Order: sequence, then structure tokens, then C-alpha cells
Amino acid sequence: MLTISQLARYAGVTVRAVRHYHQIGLLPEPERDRSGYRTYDAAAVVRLIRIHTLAEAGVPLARVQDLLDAAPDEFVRGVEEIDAALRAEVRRLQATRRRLTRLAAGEHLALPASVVEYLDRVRGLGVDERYVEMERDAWIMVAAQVPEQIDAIMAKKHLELDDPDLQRLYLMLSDVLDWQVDDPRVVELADLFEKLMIRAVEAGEITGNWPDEGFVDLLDATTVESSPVAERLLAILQERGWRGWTQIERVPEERVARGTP
Amino acid sequence: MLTISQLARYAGVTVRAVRHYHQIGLLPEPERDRSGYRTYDAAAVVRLIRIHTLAEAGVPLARVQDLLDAAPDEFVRGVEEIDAALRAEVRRLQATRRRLTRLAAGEHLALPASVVEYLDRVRGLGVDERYVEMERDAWIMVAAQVPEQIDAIMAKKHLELDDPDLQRLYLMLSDVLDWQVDDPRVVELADLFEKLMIRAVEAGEITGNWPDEGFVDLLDATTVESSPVAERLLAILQERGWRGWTQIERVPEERVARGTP
DNA sequence: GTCGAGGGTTGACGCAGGGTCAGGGTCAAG
DNA sequence: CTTGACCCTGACCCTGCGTCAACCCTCGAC
Repeated sequence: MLTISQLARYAGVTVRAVRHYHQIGLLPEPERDRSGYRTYDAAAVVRLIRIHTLAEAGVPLARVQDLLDAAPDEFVRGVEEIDAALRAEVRRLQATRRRLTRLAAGEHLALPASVVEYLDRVRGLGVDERYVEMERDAWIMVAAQVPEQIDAIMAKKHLELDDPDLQRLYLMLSDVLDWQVDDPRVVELADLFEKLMIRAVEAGEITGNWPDEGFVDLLDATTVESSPVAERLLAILQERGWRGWTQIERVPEERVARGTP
Repeated sequence: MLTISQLARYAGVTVRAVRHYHQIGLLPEPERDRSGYRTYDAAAVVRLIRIHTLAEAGVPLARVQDLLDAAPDEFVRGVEEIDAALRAEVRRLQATRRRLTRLAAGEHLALPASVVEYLDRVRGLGVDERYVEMERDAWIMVAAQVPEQIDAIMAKKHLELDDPDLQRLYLMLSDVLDWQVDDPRVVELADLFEKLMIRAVEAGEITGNWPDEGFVDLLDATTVESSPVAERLLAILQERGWRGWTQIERVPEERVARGTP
């Protein structure tokens, strides 16, 4: 006859685990000796080893219960199911690993490689690091919304960046962070913005295909929060009938009159 | 400005999770509007996405905290560490999967393939299924004690099983389950047992190399519990100076006189 | 006999990462 | 004014045990 710690040792589990299995009815309570100690026989060792084997395999204890008392074919079906779940889990972990290594290699958290690449190019233009970080935050949000489109979007952005006007725009935006609110260059900047947006509209480019109306405003807000100049710039553009810089779109007349809500 | 559910949606988490992150200080509590609602800005979305990315990768929330506020190189080191943990976890799961599939394919729970094979051969001799199950339970225990030796042990058993005397022994043991306690054949069985054990001792075979004294007795007990005949058989063998059938060994005189404690 | 060490017993709380009520207040639309 | 969709806090629930606490039992040494 065995004590609980001997039983536990033979089965390779802790005493606490054994008592837990008793508590949830997975292992039947054995006889007690006259002083209240549990006394186990060899059959208990065998059952406990089986429980441990399944539990270690990641089978929830609730299912271990059923499996152990199941007919062989039922058991096989159960195990197959569990195996499928394990396989899925392995795949999930490996996908996570791929993302993580890209994280560690790349810019910073939560950015696909394509975006990191794009940001590197922007930085290469001589754009201020603070601006790059703002732009990065915006892309983090975009990547979270439409993860499967992000690479295509970045490819398009790369093409757009060949335009010297856009490059000039980036450099000005980078500068904005050090301007005063009433800097006259803001109007100049708005002009440049508008020129590029008009060109885009004429080329038939309709940006964005967002899953959510408010998301566009949120993206605009990301940058606006950073500086009063950005706020003024957005106001000017909206006065001229544009929605913002995220979605290149003319806003219906009444909305302009009221201001974007 | 965003409500908590909008924030949660943009970051791909649940509202409850956001509140949980507030509670543990992972995401700072934002301003409230006049009715007590939390109001978030775009920066919160970015931080939440980062938290979610790490958390999904299996990083404990406590470490997410440190990582997010860490310097880039510290961050990279942390991520590498996490990646190593993930890799280990994947390997563990895959090992479990291999064991599980063997479980489903083979005899029953917690048995290595080599044992299943051996049991199949024993069954093929015409041994009663009930006896095979007892034998199986004993091997489950052995495999749990010395997992890395089990294949070698089974290989030796296979060789031993070529002996026609041992085959005869198995068939008699199989029969035992239907005998009465006082069946005269028990003595005959003990004789056969002794013959084989003496042969083993003379061949210099010392069975077992168990990590534990009591384990041998436990194994003997497994079978004894199944039938009174087995109990009687063990008693006879012990009277003749043997320890049992698990460990082939003569017991010192005084122990015989007192009976095995 | 008694002492301490090293078993055993039950009961309860704690952990991570939230899910899921309950019981209320708010907001926008019809 | 009602309705439905949100928001708030607080509290309990889940897994699979680890880790006290407070107490009892047994055994060998003295």
C-alpha cells in the first residue's frame, strides 16, 4: 500500500496535483487508514500515470475525465481532435514567432516589414525623426485595420514617393514641428498639399477603402494632436473643401459649411 | 475622441481587456468626459495595438510593461528571449503530438510503441486478454519509472520470449484467472516459475536496476491484487526463498523466516 | 516518556488573463 | 418618452495547480 507522496512519485506528479484530481473527481478517493491517511494500490498508479500523460499533452482535465472512461474508438477520436488543436496551436506560435522576429529586426513594435522599409526611405529623404515617428504610428493603426492589404498599400506609396513634389511635401511637413502656429509657410504648405491632392483626384485615385467611417478622422487626428500647426493646416484644407490628408476626398458643401463634425 | 469600444475595436481587443490593462497599469487611464466615460486619442490606439501584439505572442503582461518602455536594444534582447521561449514551446507541443499519435495508434494510454509490440506478441501466444491487461498495467508503471530504458528492456524481453518454457509459463498464468485458490496446478506453476528463475540466475541475469526499493513490491502487488491464486503463488515462491516475480532474487534467510515485510 | 523530523490532513487564498453577470447611468434616434 | 446601444463599477468564475496555515500521526532517538 502506498501513501500519497509515494503514489505521486511513481506517477511523476506532485502531491498537490493528486489531491486536485481527487477534488475534481478525476481520480477516485481511496480508502483511508485508521489515522485518515489515503492508501493507494497499484491501480491508482496506473490511472494517475494515464491522467498525467493526457494532462501533459495539454488535454483539459475536464476532457481527460471523459477520455479515460471512453471506449477505444471514442478515445481515438478524442485524441485526434486534441492533436488537431495542438497542430493549430503550433502553427499559431510559429506565426507569432515570425512576427516577433520581424519586430525585433525592424523599426519597432507592430509594424510589418514593408512599412519599416517605407519609413526607412522617408527617413532617407532627410525627414525629421519626430515626423517619422508620427507617420509610423499612423501606419501601425492602418496595419492593424487592414493587415492583408498593408503590403499592397506600401507598394503604392513607394511609387508615389518617386514624385519630387511629394518628397518636397514630406520635407516641409517634417519642418512643421518647429514652426509657430502663425507661420506664413503653412499656407504655402496647404497649397502644395492641394496641388498633390488635385493631381491624385484627376488621376482617378480614390484612396482608402476603410472598414469604418471614423477611422479616417482618427488617422488625421493622430497628426493633429502633435502640433497646433498641423491643426491649422487641417483647418485650412477643410475650408477649401477637403476632408483631410488621409482620405483624399472633397466633402459635400453643407459639411464644409458646418465644419467637419 | 474615441470611446472604449471604438478603441478596443481599432486595436482588435475586447473592452474587458482594455479595462484589465488599465487595472494593471499597462495602459494609462485616459481623461473622462462629463458623464464619466473614458475618452481616448490616437496615441492610446497605438499603445494598445502594441500591447496586444506582444500579449498575443504569449508575452506575460508584466513583461509587456517593461518591454514597451524599454530602450531599443533592451527591447531586442527581450524579444529574442521570448522568441527562444516560443521555440521551446513549439518543440514541446510537437513532442507531445508525437506521443499522442502513438497513443491513439497503439494499445492504450501511456505506453511506448515497443511495449505495445511486446504485448501484441504475448497476446499472439493465446494469452487471455485479462492477463494481457494486467501485464500492460505493470509496463505502464515501469515505463513511467525508467522511460529511457524501456525500449532496451523490451528488446531483452523479446529474446526471452523465444524460450518455449516461458511461453508455457505465460499460458498457464493466463489460465490462473479462472482457477480456484486451492487448485493443485498452482504448485506446478510455481515449479515452472522456479525453473525459469534458477536458469536466469545461473545465466548471471540480475534483473532490474530500479530507482526505488518499494517499486519491485508494487509491481508484484499489481498482479496479486487481481486474484487470490496469484497471492498464493507469490506466497509459495517467497517460502522457497524468492523475492517475487518482478525481481529475480533470493532473499536472505532471516527475511524468509519472517516473511517479506 | 518525550522530542523533533518528517510525513499526513483540510481549508483557503493566489496566479494570469480575462469572461460574464448585475445593477446602474448616458446618449442618440424615433 | 421610450428604446436600444453604450458606458460605468464591482464582483464572482474559469484552469491547474502552488503555497501557506494550522493541525494530526508516526517513527526513531534519547
